[in-house]
Amino acid sequence: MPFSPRRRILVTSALPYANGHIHLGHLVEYIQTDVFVRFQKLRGHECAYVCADDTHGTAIMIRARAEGRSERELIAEMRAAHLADFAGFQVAFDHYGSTDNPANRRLCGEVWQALSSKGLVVTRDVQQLYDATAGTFLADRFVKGTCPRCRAADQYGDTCEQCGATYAPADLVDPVSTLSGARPEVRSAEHLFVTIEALHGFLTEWTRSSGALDPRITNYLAGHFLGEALRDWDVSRPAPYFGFEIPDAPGHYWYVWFDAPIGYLAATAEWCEARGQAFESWWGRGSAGTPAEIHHFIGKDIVYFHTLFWPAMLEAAGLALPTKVRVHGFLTVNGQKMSKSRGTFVLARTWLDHLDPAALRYYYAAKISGGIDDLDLNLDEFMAKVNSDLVGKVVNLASRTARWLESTGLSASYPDDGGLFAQAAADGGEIAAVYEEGDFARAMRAIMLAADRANAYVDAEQPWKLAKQGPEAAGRLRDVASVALNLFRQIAVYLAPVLPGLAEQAGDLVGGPIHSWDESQAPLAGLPVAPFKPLMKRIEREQIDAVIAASQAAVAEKTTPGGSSMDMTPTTADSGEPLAAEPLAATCSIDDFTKIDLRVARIVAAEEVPEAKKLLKLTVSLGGDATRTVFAGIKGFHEPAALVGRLVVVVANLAPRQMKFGLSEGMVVAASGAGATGVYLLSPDAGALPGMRLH
RNA sequence: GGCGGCGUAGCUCAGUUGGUUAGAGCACCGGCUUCAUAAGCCGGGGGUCACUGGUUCAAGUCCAGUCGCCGCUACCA
Repeated sequence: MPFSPRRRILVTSALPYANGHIHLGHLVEYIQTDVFVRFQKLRGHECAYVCADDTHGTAIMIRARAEGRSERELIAEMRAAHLADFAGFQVAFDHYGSTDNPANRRLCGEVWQALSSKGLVVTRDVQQLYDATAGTFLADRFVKGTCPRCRAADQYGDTCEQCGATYAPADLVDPVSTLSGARPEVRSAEHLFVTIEALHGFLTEWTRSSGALDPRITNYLAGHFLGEALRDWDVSRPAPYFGFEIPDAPGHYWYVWFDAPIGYLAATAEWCEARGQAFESWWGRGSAGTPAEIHHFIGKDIVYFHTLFWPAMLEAAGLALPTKVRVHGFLTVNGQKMSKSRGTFVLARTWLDHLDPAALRYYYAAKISGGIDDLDLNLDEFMAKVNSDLVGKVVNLASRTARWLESTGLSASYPDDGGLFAQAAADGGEIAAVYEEGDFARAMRAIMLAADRANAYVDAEQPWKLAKQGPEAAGRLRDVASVALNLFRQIAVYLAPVLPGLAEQAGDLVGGPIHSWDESQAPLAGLPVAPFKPLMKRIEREQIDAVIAASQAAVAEKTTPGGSSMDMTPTTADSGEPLAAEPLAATCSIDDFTKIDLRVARIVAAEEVPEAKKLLKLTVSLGGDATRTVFAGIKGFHEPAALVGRLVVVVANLAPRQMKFGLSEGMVVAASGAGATGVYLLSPDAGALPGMRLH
């Protein structure tokens, strides 16, 4: 047995934001991180998996305000939900903290101090619009107004989409806050910046030769950021802001992306404190003892935070740098982006209500190869693969042989198996190597190969015939079943990082709890065998359908105001999410309202605009000969053919607008937003006629 | 349109630094088996590796272009 030194490995997943529930997309990351951690522990290394809720920022503040409660109440509730979801999927953190904890405040201060003392913090005035009604500064995207150059209406605060002009939000003519509808005023606000350019040389070197990054990531960074001077990073926000106030800059708060990664440090610190360990032994540099490895698992959307800002902060603070930043892609379901309207936006909780979390863990493991490509959850394949691999091959191995050993136990010495156990034991090195690389897909393939060989062995030995031959074949029967059960347990060891539940059940069946990878290297003999209990159930089509249906229902519940009149059950309270996502506009007078002429119209023609991704070209009739051409952003949600003949509501006196594909002479009213991807057209009650005005 | 990614059997994917008749699982077809959660075993059909051109003794693998798809973004008035 080769000597393998005991490594010290700190592992993180990205901090989930306390503004929403965990869904199947999040789980791609947490499950793969958990598999990696369980693998390292099984190998006998000291490994800690730390994570935390990311709790600060404007979005949390606005949402809490809309729900009429404190931010801390909101994040406490979300934390409990997150923890329950993770536990359900057997994602086992060694410590789960919060960026709102004292440890994080302290460490933010320390990192800040280091940046300041190195002269990396500068103060600059930023001209920003302020919404006095909402009592907050407005980010560019929260301001709209008229372009100062071409007078186009309703442009965002940074650039004009009509003429391409760029300007400051304060330059807009008639600016409006999208939060309250109030007219914002220009205020000069002081912001604090980190002059990250001072670390440009370090970052170029680190991204290239530290070994922490995939070459593709290195190239991406070199091409997009490191090829020119790095811009100062704006790390403060003026009050009001839900976060930590900066100690030496009253009225200024650390921007959420400053304190979030420090949450990794804080969670480690809390974990260390609870175990009497030294924080410095993990994040310090050059301390005594085995140096720690630091592995960050992240999605491809937050690469530059983890590969530029974060190492820069660590470098400035004199802390250890990441050993590996492991980047993964996004989840698609049935080949497409998760969709609420298609029912493929599945919350962790919804899955747990209908399906075995272990099945998803296995499926993800079988598809994760350590690359940054997106991962597709094909539900048909999911069902076939889990049933075939886990139920048909692995579990079946125990299911078809354990019963013959209930009374006798395993053979007293391990019988001749033609070298099967030894072969699978030898494969253990390769399987471990690919686990280490994060190529779980390859590991699963190798393990299934062992399961195939084991089943072929059972088939060749035909123990069911031996069972019928009476006492003289009993010894042979016992041997064959002992081999099969040992091969099963060996596979359970290899799968233990992915399927901790199965490993536990395998231990219950024979041999006791599995603690070490080394248990795959030597067969068991002479031990009792417990009565066989079903280890895993087949996945039925109905369960999948139920998950989709429940996911669609969850969306309907959130986006249908007041529920429908056909709903006999007392409605559970509607979620405040849609409203929070788009707060009410400013009060308008009845005169203002009557300026808008809303009419019932009939769609008389609807056609695709092949080059447009979101637009359909509609011809609507207001009755008689009055028709209008309207481009509506509903492509993908409505089939053109199905729209023809249908009554809708249009804004009939809207100024015509020249769009890329033609002139649009009105607007079809539809509901959308709140993070939902659907677009819901409004229909009048039966009897309404085209041309009728809405009063 | 801009940026990024991808195009290998019906489906999901492997194919290591370019090197013998391109692989797996599922699905499908045929046979065997009946211990097992309609599970298992053996065999089979099926691919001009998107297309075109180039580099090379040799390309799925490198380069260029074309087409198609996906994601972010813009066109949601």
